[in-house]
Amino acid sequence: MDEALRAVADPTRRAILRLVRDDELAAGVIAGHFPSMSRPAVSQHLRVLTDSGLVEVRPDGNRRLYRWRREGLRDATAFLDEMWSDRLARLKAAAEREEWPERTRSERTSRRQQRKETSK
Amino acid sequence: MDEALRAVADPTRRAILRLVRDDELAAGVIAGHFPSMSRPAVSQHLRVLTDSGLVEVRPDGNRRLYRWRREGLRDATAFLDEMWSDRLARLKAAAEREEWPERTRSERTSRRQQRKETSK
DNA sequence: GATCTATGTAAGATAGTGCTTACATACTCG
DNA sequence: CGAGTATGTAAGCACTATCTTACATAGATC
Repeated sequence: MDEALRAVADPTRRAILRLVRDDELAAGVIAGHFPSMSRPAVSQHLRVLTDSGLVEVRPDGNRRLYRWRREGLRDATAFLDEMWSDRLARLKAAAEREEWPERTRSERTSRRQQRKETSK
Repeated sequence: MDEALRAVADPTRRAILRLVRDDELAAGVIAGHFPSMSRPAVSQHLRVLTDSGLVEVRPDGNRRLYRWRREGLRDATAFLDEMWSDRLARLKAAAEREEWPERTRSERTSRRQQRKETSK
């Protein structure tokens, strides 16, 4: 997951991902979209994307066709979902699992340590 | 956006974000959650998170209280949403904006250049 | 005001990224 | 087979990240 997020933190790689989101494109075609950068540089970005599981490759004769691999973004998406999910939903989900959310412990702890200003 | 994604690519920083998602915590309290790491290291992570807009700080007497800043994850979330949105939705959205999706141009181009095998 | 507590910053070691150019590999086609 | 085409890899360089330890600063407290 760290790898996927790190990979996606680069604008060139995000652009590549958009390119191969719906279409299967050859490395050269992809490189053609980045005239300001050498072809090997793009090739290396493709390697990062492959290694982090964000794209998959398929040989096609002379060429190598790249395509987005959905599974690669699951964990990253899950993290963001977790961040956005509202507190109530998190508590509810935890209750349904019959466990107590990790966060709650620190809640109690911090409340004890906090001063007047921090209790909104 | 690059900064936010890069910041979130680090597991320590993700853990910090989860800690300050709902609660406002002092730097020391946060550092206390990472016994394997020196306090300055955590402080530096907090700086990265602040600089990338993912958290906001508030002085409270002696301490500094950190809290998640929602706005900081908007762009990153938007990118993932874009990736997950289905092709049809993208085409429709583009049509409503009376424009032609950027992707479509490369579709035509690549189709011309592709061979038999690539036309699934 | 002296001292304690909470926190940030500086300096430096080590490792990792992202380019570039030069080179290697391998399929294709006449 | 031999030239051409598509693509990856190696080496090297500048820059950036992430730790650590030592130090600086500032509010709190007695």
